[in-house]
Amino acid sequence: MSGRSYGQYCGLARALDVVGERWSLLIVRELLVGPARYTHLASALPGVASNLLADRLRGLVSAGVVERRLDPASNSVVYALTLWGAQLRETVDALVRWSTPLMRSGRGDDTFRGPWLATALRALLGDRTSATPVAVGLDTAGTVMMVQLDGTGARVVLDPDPPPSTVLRADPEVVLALAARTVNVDQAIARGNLQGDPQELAAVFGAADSGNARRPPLPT
Amino acid sequence: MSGRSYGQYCGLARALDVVGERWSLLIVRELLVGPARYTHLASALPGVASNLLADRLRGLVSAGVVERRLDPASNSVVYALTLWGAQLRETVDALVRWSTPLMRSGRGDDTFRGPWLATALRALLGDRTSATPVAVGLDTAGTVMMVQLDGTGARVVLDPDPPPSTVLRADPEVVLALAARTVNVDQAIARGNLQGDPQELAAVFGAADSGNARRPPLPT
DNA sequence: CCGCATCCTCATGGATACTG
DNA sequence: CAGTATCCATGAGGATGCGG
Repeated sequence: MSGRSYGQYCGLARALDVVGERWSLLIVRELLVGPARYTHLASALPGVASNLLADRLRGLVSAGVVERRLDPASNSVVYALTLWGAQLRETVDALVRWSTPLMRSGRGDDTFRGPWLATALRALLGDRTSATPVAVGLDTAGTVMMVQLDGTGARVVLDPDPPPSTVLRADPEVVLALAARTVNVDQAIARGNLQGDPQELAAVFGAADSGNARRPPLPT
Repeated sequence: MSGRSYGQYCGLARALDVVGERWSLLIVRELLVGPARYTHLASALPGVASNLLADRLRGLVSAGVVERRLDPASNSVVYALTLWGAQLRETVDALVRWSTPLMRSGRGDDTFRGPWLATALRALLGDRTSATPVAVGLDTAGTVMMVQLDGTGARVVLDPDPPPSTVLRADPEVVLALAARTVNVDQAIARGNLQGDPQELAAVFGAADSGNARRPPLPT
């Protein structure tokens, strides 16, 4: 809203008038994990300027995407998605699924945070997230990060000593590639890119042959 | 890519690095209808500056979203979506569905073009577009605009004298509202907002059982 | 005509500093 | 903690030009 409108009576254009500006959808992504404070958003979105974050939040609030709440207990400001704003999960998931070819090149110098991977896994695995929690252990920068997937969502917990039998260790790239079905699970195990109980691997990523006809094919 | 990167190893951020800049997704929307020339895009996107359109097209081409073809017959440049770019339909559709609350306020001073409505109808109706072509007549500015929906897509034709039995006449807002299931079809007929064969109305907006569940193939 | 490139103005974004 | 204020760099928008 603070930016220029496209001035088109078209759903896409009007949607982009609201969430099309820089940082807006990334703010939504953070709030899709749960309500968050201003400072948490600022640190979760490296590189965002404080005035821009304030601007975008104001715009999203006035558009009805985000709610600004006052937590009386802690006497602090908390931002949360409205019901309508939470429906942007469809859009975010679609973009995440579309982005898989861009993720195969690896991290490079980009920053990485656990919740982003949780968001990606949720978008990519979809209904294959089993009802019983499954933990995916990611060894990033020496810290084992566990992504717990269950029917309601995914969250990241740090566990210095997780039970080995319930943890699969892999680089984020490998997990994303697996989720996108670009790498065969058996091949990944054979190459040592993925370690864990084969049965659990199958539980998370599914049998090599089943259940992914819904997913679009990958481009070149 | 011409803009600044978010520098995050996150699917959403990388996707927005490619298609998150201003006008990019609107260009994709136009190309989702079919391949188009530079001048057609310029006129279909009112308000875009020529250098910006060229910039965005260059970026989309180098990112692998759009192909720049040379039509030897007409000796002209034609832009078309790649296979990967065409998969942005999921994202566009998600945003269009999300935008329905923004469309209820009506056109206002915004410009309106028929293909935008076709895109919206396709996103909103989804599998309910029947296999046999159905025409929706839109009375805009005195001209009856027919949106033909079939299994492969939707296109707009101008017909000064369409056969009344196959045409439903309604304002764009009403059609969108109907598609979003915010208005009862019977109520709309009773109020005179929608005219046409009740059986055809039911075929377009009604039962969800008769359509083809197959997702349309990708555009050329 | 078509497919852009250049020029210029001004709104927007980014980084830092600062405040109630 | 939750933002403003400020300054500068960058990108958007509009007009025009130009070669094919």
